[in-house]
Amino acid sequence: MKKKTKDLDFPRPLTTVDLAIFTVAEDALKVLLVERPTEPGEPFPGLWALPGGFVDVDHDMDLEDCARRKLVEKTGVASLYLEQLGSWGNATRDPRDWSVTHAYFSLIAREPLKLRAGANAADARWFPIVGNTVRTRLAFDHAEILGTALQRLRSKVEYTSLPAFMVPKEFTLTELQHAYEIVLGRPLEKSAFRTRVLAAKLVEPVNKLRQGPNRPAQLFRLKNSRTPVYFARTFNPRYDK
Amino acid sequence: MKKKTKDLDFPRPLTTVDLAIFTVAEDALKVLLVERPTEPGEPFPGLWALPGGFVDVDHDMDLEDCARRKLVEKTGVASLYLEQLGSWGNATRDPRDWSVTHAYFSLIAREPLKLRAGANAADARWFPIVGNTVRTRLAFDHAEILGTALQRLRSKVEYTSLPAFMVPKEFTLTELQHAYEIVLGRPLEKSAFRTRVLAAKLVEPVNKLRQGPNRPAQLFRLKNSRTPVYFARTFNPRYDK
DNA sequence: TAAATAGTGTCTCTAAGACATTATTTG
DNA sequence: CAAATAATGTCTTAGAGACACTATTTA
Repeated sequence: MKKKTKDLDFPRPLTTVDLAIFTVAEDALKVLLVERPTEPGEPFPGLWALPGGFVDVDHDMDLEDCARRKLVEKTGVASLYLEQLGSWGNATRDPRDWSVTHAYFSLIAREPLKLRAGANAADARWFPIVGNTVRTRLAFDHAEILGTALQRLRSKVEYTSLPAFMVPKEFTLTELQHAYEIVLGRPLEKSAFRTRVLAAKLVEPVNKLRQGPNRPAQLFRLKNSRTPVYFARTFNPRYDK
Repeated sequence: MKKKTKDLDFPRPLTTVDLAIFTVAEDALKVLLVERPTEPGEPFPGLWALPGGFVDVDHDMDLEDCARRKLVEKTGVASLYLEQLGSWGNATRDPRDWSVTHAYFSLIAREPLKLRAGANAADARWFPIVGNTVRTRLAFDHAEILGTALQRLRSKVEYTSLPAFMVPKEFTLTELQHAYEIVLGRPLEKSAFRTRVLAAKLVEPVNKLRQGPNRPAQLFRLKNSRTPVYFARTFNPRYDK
């Protein structure tokens, strides 16, 4: 701990980090939740919550560092996509004290993926998104945070390549389109979709085909797997006069 | 203060709120800065900084509340546009301790506007944006925060009505276009601009004209002065093959 | 050959880009 | 009248929407 001058001697809020980790699997958008511990003194025992925990001032270099650590702890994968969602802080969200959480937003491809509950959670599980939330009551203000995360995800998917982060490393254009449609909840037009994705140079073909009971499909991979692509237009802009 | 259970007894970061307040004036985009106090123990004495300060756990209901309070303290205006920009937290940004700031992003029209320095600042002043920053060294990591704010502003201006919040209550379409051009740093095509703004039902005419040494211009006001409009396309998408 | 999905082509439509033209005021 | 800016019109173009059509595999 560093030296403190006298005037810093006032109450400070609790500081935590929470993660909204999304994936697409079994034709649904899913979010990763963990079960709150039931030890005495723990708030919201037994309820499901976004994975997260306290910032460890002595070990975390910075907030994003802390978020990445928790992401790996929970999923075992280093997500390609992690962005800050926002912070929620007020006097009542945690019954223990004035608290602030820094919510992060992550997209992962659900490939091997062995879920680990980790220190502060009894169990971890994928919950399908229904409407703007999940079919279970969430701890803290996590329903609100999840709602904001979904809003952000859906609005960004309209003009970015975000779904490409929720798909296996090699994928067909139809599979990518399907990921878009699941997140957006509406069908997209095939030929326009392909033209756009190829024109954006978002993907490049690999020398492999996906076999099936029909014509095999060209497999692609992301050209730049780090940063998303921003399109100049949204999909299907409603021409509502 | 609420009761604390024993396991909450670990070091907590300092928690602050900072504001990037922008306006358009004298053909330039400007940001509001305050001068750091020079009392002993204060970090970065005499340097310019984004206005902000510690979260007051006993008086602030929540973070946004705290941001609004500081905004009014500094500018005397309740901005129509305030959004969260993000949070910056690490061990080194404040020499006093591990600290987290919650940065907010605000747009105001520079009408009457009497700047007030307020408690923790010797002086407050508008600085023109040059490139991605201002022509003075900033305290803390505020140069980075300002850079992120500018990035967010410029990218959002491509597909939203944000500049409408930096223009007086009544304005001509040319004035609005001018605000766009100042933020974006490039000229827009007049006829396309007008068609888009009118088609979006963003503005409505008031029964007044702006007089000048030429043909007078129709004055408009925002139709919904609370929420910005999102366009389905960006301005001038670069057709770079 | 039928079934199934991959992939392309055609025609229309919306809105932007470029730029010219008309409109309305003051001096 | 000239000067100046407001406001609109014309023609072209990029890319989406709708939907048909062709291609290539397995059973």
